[in-house]
Amino acid sequence: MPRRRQAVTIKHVAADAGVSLQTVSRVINNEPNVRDEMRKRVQSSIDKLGYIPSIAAQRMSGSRSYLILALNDRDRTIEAWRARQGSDWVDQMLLGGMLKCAEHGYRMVIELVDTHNDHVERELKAALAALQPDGVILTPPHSDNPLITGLLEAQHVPYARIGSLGEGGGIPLVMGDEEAARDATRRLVELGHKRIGFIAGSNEYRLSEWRKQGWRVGMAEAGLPIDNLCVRGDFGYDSGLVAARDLLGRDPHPTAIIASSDQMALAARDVAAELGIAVPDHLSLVSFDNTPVTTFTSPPLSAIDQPIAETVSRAVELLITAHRSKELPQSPVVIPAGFVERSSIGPAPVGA
Amino acid sequence: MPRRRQAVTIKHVAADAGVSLQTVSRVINNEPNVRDEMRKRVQSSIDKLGYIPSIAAQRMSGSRSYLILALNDRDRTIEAWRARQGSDWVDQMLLGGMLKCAEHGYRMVIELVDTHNDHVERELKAALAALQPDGVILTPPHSDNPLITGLLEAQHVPYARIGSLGEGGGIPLVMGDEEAARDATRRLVELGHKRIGFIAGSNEYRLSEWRKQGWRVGMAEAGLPIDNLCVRGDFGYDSGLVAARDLLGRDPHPTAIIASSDQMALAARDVAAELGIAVPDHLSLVSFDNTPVTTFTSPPLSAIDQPIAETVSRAVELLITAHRSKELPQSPVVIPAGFVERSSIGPAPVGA
DNA sequence: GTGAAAGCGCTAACAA
DNA sequence: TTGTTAGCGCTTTCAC
Repeated sequence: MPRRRQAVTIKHVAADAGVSLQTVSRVINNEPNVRDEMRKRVQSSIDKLGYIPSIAAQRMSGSRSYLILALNDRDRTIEAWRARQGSDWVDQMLLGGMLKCAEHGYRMVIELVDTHNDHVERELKAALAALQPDGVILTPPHSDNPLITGLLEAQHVPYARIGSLGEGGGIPLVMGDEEAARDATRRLVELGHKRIGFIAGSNEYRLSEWRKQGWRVGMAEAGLPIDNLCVRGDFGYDSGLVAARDLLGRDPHPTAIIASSDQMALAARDVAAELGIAVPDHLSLVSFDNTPVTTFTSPPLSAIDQPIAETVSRAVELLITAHRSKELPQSPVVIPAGFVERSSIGPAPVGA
Repeated sequence: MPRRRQAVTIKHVAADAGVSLQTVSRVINNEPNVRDEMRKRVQSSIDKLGYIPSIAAQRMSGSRSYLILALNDRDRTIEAWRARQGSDWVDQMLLGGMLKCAEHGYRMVIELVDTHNDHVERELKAALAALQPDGVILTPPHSDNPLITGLLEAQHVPYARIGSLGEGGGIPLVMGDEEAARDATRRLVELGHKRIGFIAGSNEYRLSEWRKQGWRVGMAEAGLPIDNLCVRGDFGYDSGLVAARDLLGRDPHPTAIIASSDQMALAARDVAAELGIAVPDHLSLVSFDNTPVTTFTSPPLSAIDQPIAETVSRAVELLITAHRSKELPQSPVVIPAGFVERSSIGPAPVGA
């Protein structure tokens, strides 16, 4: 392997433009104190030579690394990739994050980190030391892991917390889970439903509670009883089966169910089929996440759309601008969720 | 922003172990000429202090960057992310690539590059200059873009070419497209099918031809005529509609169709439904790619499984070891595709 | 087998 | 407004 060196360095540009390294550096970084004429001269040398600064060198000399680190839960992510059930969480993160990074000359690097493990700290420290990212994006359940936020805080690395209220630092961003659940409930009420069941997600995620709360509020607004219409799952298909068997095994069973994930909604659909309950004629079904699978099932699922791409995009933006202005949002940035109505919901069955 | 410095550097380790920087460097990089005892002493200092080398510094001083760059087609990738049709190509790349990278202390960075555009070269040069990756993974259709391979060749950056035969350099890896298409054809023949239609993919991808060739061979082996049973699409759903209308509009229509992508197979299913042709009773359907959607449609699609994760994993491995041994595979590395049989295929209708 | 010195490409701090 | 100097953390080269 021949020692690979930078083809065009700041020196070449400086020589070509007949200025000092510093002036070139100022131009690259859009810093003040450069005459316009000078700036143009340098820029034209840059363009002519096709000069691109080495981010390694930039990082070395103590400035930015132009790297944003996105932290995801290792087990869950790998499991999702292996299972191939069409969850496109990572894709949507990339869509929002990479493109926004690219706009600013940054890159996004994904890192998988264990949640439960003792070596979260070691792993994260290693990633920070190796990469020295300018910002870190935390996704649930990392967003509320004090080991992680504490470390980031201690190392003074700016970080965004998706799905967190942000107590104790960082930029909190939430996706309007409660409002979305409430609106979905309202919509079902509008369709005449009175017994609306809810399948909650894992307690490990705070958004599970928010979603449930939205349903609760929606029901209360309509003056409908909640009774024991809420059953807890863990977002996975199997837990959805158990929850749906519980809800649909009752007499009378709920005429509508909101599931906190698409997989649990699918499970509910399958249980309904098992029991001869037609969707949407006898049971309306709404799910959370709106992963691709919702459009391919029969019937297609009405789903609350998590605006992942937009949220990550905002997070990246805030992280990058955090370098200049220090004005960071203290109260959570709310990216509202959408609702995609498909044929899995309909009017409540008459007489129910 | 306080100037963020490395917490623990090679100096700290050297001081702690009472050796020179050089010796520590040798230990980190597993180089020879260090006594075992010395190595242990240094290693224990490293562990004690939790030292992790900065990849920026490593790159600066002319060694590796510990970065592998994965190049994907910009338009197609963004389009796929936006459409949310469950293609998990990127996820599978990450699954194979990231994990293998992690094993070796590398990271994978995804970069989107235009294919058709004039500035492929500028974009790629910029990415190489900024990141200085130790290796590049090319995916179709970049794998056979001479502008790209030429540039990589000129810059002496090791690169892998997925879905390419590798004329002109780089490490070629293919996913057994021809064999897979042939085997699928054989399976359909086995089920009694005689008129097996084929929907080809875009000519821009070489694997389109390989897939078609496999079908051709399979048909020839069985002594079946090909006639005009092959129609070309572009992998997308809409092109599948056109192709399927053509094939299924004939009298007699094919009793089986192999589509070169899941989306085109879905289109064929929809056209069949439109025409009242039952799947699999009157039409057997096989697709390529085996993206998640295949399991959620009704009926679930039999599909040839592209071993993307495994292929990218192999590519990363070859790229990383390319640094030590210079023995790179010249003839294409073949990762065989799988075949997942689901209920979209069945015996040929009697009398057909 | 080990260490000392030079330098990678860039920016911070300071000087002019 | 511009230039000079001194590193950043590491590996290379070469001396011992």
